[in-house]
Order: sequence, then structure tokens, then C-alpha cells
Amino acid sequence: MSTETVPRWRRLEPDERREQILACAIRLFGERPYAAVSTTDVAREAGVARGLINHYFDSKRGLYLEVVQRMVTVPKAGRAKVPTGPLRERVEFSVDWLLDAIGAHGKTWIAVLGTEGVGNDPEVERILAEADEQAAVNLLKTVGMYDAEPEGEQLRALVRAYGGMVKALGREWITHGNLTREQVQLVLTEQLITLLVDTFPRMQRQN
Amino acid sequence: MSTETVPRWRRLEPDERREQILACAIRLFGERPYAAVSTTDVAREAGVARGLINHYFDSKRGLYLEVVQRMVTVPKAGRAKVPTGPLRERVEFSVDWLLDAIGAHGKTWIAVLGTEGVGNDPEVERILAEADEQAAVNLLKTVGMYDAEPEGEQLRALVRAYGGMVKALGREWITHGNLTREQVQLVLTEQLITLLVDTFPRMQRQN
DNA sequence: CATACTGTTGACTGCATGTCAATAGGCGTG
DNA sequence: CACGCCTATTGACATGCAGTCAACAGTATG
Repeated sequence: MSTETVPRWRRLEPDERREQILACAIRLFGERPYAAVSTTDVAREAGVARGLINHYFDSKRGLYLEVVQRMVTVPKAGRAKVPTGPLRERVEFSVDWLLDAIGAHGKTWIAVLGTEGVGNDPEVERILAEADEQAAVNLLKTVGMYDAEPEGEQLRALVRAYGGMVKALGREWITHGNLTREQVQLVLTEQLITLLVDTFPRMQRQN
Repeated sequence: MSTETVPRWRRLEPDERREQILACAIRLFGERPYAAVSTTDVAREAGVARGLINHYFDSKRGLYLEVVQRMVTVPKAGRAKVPTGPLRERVEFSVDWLLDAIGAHGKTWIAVLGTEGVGNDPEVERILAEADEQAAVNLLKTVGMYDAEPEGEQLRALVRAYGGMVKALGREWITHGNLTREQVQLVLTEQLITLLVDTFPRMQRQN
């Protein structure tokens, strides 16, 4: 008869446990809407007592906010090449890079943009706005127009709005399959060029 | 001593009561996110017993879905003028009409688009997708390209995606005040023209 | 092997949702 | 005008979830 004591649970480093719970939460919140995911679900998924979740995260809402933060944080893949040459080429390069990123993280991506519900959640809105801004800045730097003269703020606003179309087209491509990658690429390229070389200058004159 | 019996509550026609509750729900769900609105809140706001909500709506979720449905249902304002003339004019007319609609229902509008959270809610997604499709069809009809040749489905997909930019620009204009109405109008007009007269034809050739 | 540190548990509390039998508003009828 | 019926509405109940906390048990250390 073995009196060997087999531990009922393993003790992990705080960071490790936190990550593990967060990973499970990301999966579940990605599949179902907020209200349809209980902390009990997350706890079961992580093989952990429910109370532990409140130990590592203030509340269910706090956990959710971190999930959103993680999901919108683009891996910022190392794009070593700093493109040069005429604007058109830089734009094409940027759009291509965008589509690569979307294609790679497609699954997570659609989960993030999946639902635009009703109801103002300032916190969530702030996180998403920050991510949009980040993406806009990235794009502008890549096409070499970040240091855009007067009214750079307006240009960023335009590119942020352009991001809205990127998301929508991404959904048409990835989730609905209504458009091919080539088609999306064409549209995004033409639209961005129009925006940068035609609309933006005219808008400046209008100020 | 008056023995007059003053009713504790008034008996309403089902449709009437339903509308009343729905109106309160729209207000509350427009202000706070789903989880932060309890059926108790809605009941108090409407001055009825909580149980009545489950009598008229299957569940809190069911109520929410109807709220979303109402909020995305554009009043479909009677635009009597059927525009004619060159495409540019029709586009300008359409964009102008769009911005009028956004400006008028601005408050509700931003509430609807306010938050894009994480998590797939197929029902909500379906409602919003339907609204987007409706808007796209409306726009295409107004510019006179609804009966667009082959690949009309692809054109609708493009216009739906364009709608993504409309929303984003609307937010930059209405809620953040980063752009003026004139600027938004300029951008939307140029982008739509590019899409219709340049990109779409090229895309068709690409098929 | 004993001890201390702390990651982890499980029970407790309050609140929210959904259900259902009982109640009462108010219209139609005698 | 009073009575009675229909049903809109209520209020209590059951279930489940979120947050708190004292106690427990891995586990590293001497």
C-alpha cells in the first residue's frame, strides 16, 4: 500500500498562473459574448478554483478588459524592411503587410471585430481607440508620411477612419469569403492612395 | 372619508406596455454596457414589476436584441428626390444625405457603434450585418448602380466595407470633433467615387 | 524532517435572472 | 349601477453567478 502523497494541485508562480488563466479567458471570451461566459467557466477551463480568478484579477470585468487588451495588441511583427521608393510602392508594401497580419491572426482578429454591440463602455472604447491610433501611426510611418506637415492630426484621423474600412474588408474576405485577398488588396491600395495623394491635400487647402 | 379606490397601477394594452418597456431599455442600454444594466433597472425605469419584463420579452438577452434591432433601424427618411445627372452629383447627393442622417440621429448613432467588444454574438452580428447590407443597397440605389452588371454581390461587399469607413469618419466628426462635416464630406465623396468608377471596374477585369 | 511562506481552495453573502401562481385593473353584461 | 370575467400585472420563490475571506496545503528552506 503506497502512502505516496500525490498533490491535488500544483503550485505555480503568480505570473505563470496569471498567464494560464488569461489564456483560457481569451479563448472563452473569443467564442462567446461577455455575458455568456461565467467566471466558473473560466475557472473550470483553467482547472482552478473560482476564487483564484478574483485573486489575480480584480473582477470579471477586469479580466475581460485584459483580454481585450491582449487581443487588440498586434504582435508588431518585425518588419525589418523599411520600404523606399515612390509612394505607390510604399503603399502597396504597407497594404500587403496589413493583409499578411490579418491573414496570420485571422481567427483572433475576427473575434475582436466580430461584434459591435450597443452600449458605451468607455474602458473598452479607450483600449480599442488606442489600438486604432497605434495602427494608424504604424501605417503612416511605413508609407513615410508620419511627419506630415501641418494638420498631422487630421491625417491620422483619416487613416484611423481608413482602418474602419480595413476591418470591414477583412471581414468580407476572411469570414464571409465574399472577396479574395487580391481584390481586397486592390481596393485598399487604391483607397489609400486616393486618400493620401488626393483627398488629404485638398482637405488642407480647405482649412 | 373618501373610499375612492385609486388604482396602484394602470392596465395597458400589451403593445403599449411593450413599447414603453422597450423605450426605457433603449435608453439604458444606450448609456451603459449590457452587463451594467439589470432587468431591475429597466423595470424601475418603466415603473413596473420586474417579472413583467420576462412576460413581454423572453429574456434579458431577448430584450437586448430588440433594442439593437431598433437602434440600427434607420428611420428611412423619405428622400423624395430621386437624384439624376452625372455620377459625381449623385454621389455628392448620397454622401450629403448620409451625413444628414448621421447628424440628425447622432446621439443614438454613436451609441450603436460606440463599442466593438470582443466576443462573437451571432445574433447581434446578424442584425448589424443586415443593417449594413440595407444601408449598402440604399446607397447603391441612390447613386443608380444597384442593378450593377455582373458581380453585383462584390460591389455590395465593397459598399458594405465603405460603410465601415463611414462609421469611423462619423465618429471622428461627431464624438471626437477631429474633423468637420465638410472634411468628412470631402473624404467620403472622393473615396466613394474612386471605389465606384476606378476600383470596381478594375476588380471586374481581374476576375 | 520540521517550519514558514504563500499560492490555492471552498464556503459564505449578496445580487440578478427566470418562473409561476395569485392578485387586481377595468371592460362588458345583466 | 353592481357584478363577474378576462387578463395584465404583481410578488415570492428557485437557481446561478460574482466577490470576499479565513483556512488549507504545496513546496522551498534550514
